[in-house]
Amino acid sequence: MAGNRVRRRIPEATVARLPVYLRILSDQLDNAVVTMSSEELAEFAGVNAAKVRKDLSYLGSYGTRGVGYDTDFLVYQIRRELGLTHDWPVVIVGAGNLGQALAGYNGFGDRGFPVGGIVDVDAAKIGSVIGGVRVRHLDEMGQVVQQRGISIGVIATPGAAAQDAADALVLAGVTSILNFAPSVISVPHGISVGKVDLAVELQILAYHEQRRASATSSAPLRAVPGDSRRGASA
Amino acid sequence: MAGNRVRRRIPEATVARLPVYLRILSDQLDNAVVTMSSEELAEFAGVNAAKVRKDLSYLGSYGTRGVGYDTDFLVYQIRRELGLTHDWPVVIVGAGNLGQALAGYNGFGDRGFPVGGIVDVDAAKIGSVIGGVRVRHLDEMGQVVQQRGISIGVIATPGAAAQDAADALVLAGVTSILNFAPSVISVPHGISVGKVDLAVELQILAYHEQRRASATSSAPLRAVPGDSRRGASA
DNA sequence: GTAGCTTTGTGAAAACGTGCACGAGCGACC
DNA sequence: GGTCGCTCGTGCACGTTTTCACAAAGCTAC
Repeated sequence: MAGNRVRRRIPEATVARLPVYLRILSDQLDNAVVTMSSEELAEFAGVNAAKVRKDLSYLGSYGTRGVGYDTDFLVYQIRRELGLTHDWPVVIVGAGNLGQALAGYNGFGDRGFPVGGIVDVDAAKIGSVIGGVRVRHLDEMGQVVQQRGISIGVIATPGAAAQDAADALVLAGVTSILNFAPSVISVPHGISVGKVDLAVELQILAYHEQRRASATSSAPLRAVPGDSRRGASA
Repeated sequence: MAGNRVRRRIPEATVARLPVYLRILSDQLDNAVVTMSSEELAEFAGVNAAKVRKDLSYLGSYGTRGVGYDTDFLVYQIRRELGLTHDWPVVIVGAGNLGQALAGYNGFGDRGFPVGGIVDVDAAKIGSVIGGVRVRHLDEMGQVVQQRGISIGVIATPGAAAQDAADALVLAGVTSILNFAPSVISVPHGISVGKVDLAVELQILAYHEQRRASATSSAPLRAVPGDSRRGASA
């Protein structure tokens, strides 16, 4: 009815898959592939074709029946929907082992998330330069965030310091946080939080291993959410 | 009816949360907390109390009504169910930036997943020692895996090499894979795969940021799945 | 042993996500 | 311009996950 002023709300599960489609489409675009069907895309992404179509339908009706999706156009549409039409500089909290690796990892800047700042509380680390960015004190974060218009923060501190880091990020004005520390952080309503926890991932795998080991007869286990199975070596 | 010979199958969503409860309980145990109610646990984990109870009920009836759960005992039960009663050595494929960070990251070994081997194909890296482990050639992986009884592999290669790494891992006898490379890998049926993709996580956050920005009036957005989702995924 | 308080464990309902199946629309070819 | 083959978009049914709500059960105090 009324206008479509209100943007379609996209299910979280779909949002989590769009980046995967995006990467596949981008790769194929580099190989001069002009159109892709939902079937092909599904094959590469390791999911069901109907799911691909349903996911893409949230963006609008951008496919052509009998043909497929225009690779270039779809890349554009997904990027637009995900808000990847411009860079999102990030600030990294914690210049330890992990923070350094993240800052030096090109996959960050390459994909539109340049490191706009790194902060720590350790005087020994402040002033050093990692991946071209100088490490500054946590207290200066507000300034860094303001200056560079940063709205995404990455927590790469030890678990015990994660909540403090989160509080500091929120105070500085950051509204999205990616937490690599092994602890659950709590933030005010309206702040988005993503979590990456190595130990959790490994423990999930351990469960599957253990299960496999105890059920000697059958070996029915399967992958973790959103992953592929399918044929052997490609 | 019949015997309960068949182990309760635990929902994947629950398996993903058990490690979180485990960490909270372990922390509280260190603080000499003897019992915890589902309400408290839920508070720390950032989830609903009923969900905590249902999750824990898959392990058995280990709570005491009117009191809560015995912290120590519950830690033991979760560890047992997840298969964390012994160490699970892992082999890391790729000794680049990320591989080095992972190998040097204590959170691995501390939590029962010691680095049992690191392999790469780059002659310049082979022989170097990272976190006390010598880097060996990819071709020697079968040997490494056999010798140390490794069943979990971690892929820390560039995206283009991820499928080869996965194939090599499977060939070597690894049955669970944690993939940090930014690409979808396909493996034979029966192999478990977990995925951690920085770019995907950031892009999900970008979506939320973008959404927040375009809907100036309301700011209803919230966190990502429990991963995650979880939330992730994560 | 009974009353009162607390918290578990779980059935049932609601919400969410997935996969099938099929109508609708497009291009190609004659 | 009609037919054929292909692929999208989506209604529907199914399975999984979350949430609610409440009886059952334990603890304390008297």
